[in-house]
Amino acid sequence: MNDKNTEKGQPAFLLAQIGAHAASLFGERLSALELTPPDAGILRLLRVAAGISQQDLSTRLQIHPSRLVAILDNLENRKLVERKQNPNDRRLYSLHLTKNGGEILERIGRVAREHQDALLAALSTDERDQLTGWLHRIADQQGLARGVHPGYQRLGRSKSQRDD
Amino acid sequence: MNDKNTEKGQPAFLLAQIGAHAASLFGERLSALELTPPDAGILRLLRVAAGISQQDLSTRLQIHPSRLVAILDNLENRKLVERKQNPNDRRLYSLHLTKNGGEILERIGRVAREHQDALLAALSTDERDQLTGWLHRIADQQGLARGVHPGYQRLGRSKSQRDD
DNA sequence: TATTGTTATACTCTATAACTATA
DNA sequence: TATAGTTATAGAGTATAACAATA
Repeated sequence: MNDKNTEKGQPAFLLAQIGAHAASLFGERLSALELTPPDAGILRLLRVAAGISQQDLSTRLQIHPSRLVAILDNLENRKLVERKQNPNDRRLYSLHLTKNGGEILERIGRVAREHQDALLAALSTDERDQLTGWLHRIADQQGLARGVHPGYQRLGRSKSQRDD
Repeated sequence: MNDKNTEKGQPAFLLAQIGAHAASLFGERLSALELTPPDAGILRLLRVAAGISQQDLSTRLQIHPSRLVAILDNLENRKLVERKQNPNDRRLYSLHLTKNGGEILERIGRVAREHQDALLAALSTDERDQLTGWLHRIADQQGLARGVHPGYQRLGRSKSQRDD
């Protein structure tokens, strides 16, 4: 057996490698807006799903409810998100984007486009389009939900995977 | 402005999403061998760079030296890796794959191929080849080193990115 | 009795820095 | 004095589980 499988090929490894690289670069760009990737995911979801509860947000983005508290406290303190009372059920909050939240979302969009252009600088426009189509097919076949980044979870390793 | 940028397009986000998904799935498959992704990266590197020191390994895979100690302790206890004394400089270890290490590396290769087939099930062979070529071009243009997964680092977020 | 949001606590993981032995 | 490897410690980040309010 030769080294073909390690020296070339390897699209799965490349996808993981480039994906982690892309997430890291986007995180750096976001930090200029003092935002984290989960912050951006929440703001983006609230634009199209205004009024949802923290519980709902938690399940949609796969972020633990207790973690959401601190994240939303921060976004609310910065007047990007508002917690309104739900008149139908006073246990639930109704989460909304503020005006500032909408504005920063546009800045996030600009940052995302710049990030994307830099990341895909090696490809032509046509190639990017075709790549995008294939990535969508992979994502759909793998059952990945639109707009839900697994990195939002940040789960630790299980005990069986420890090094000691 | 319409929703085009969030509802379609988005290859950068898809790359990050699919990449994290791929890394997660591969990690699950590796756990059946009681290995972590960094373990696999180390074993793979030691096949082509036998005899290197821990310091060298540390810089090549971007794993912190103090973290390497526990990882290598584990691999050595399991007889997958051997620390030999370097006769030229007794401060350095000379790291080598054992026979068992070579065998498990072949099992890792099989696992990686199964993983790759499952991940890219949506694409034809020709499409996979073309995708691979583009990913290589992106990786090269972005300056990513072959076989070095950024996920090996597992850096925490900087203080400026905290949620509190 | 169940559920939402919150808080306190414990746990896991990592880097920092001190330490030893060699050079 | 500098470097390789090791260890101890402290820090950051997370989930778990108990909690109060409401249904």
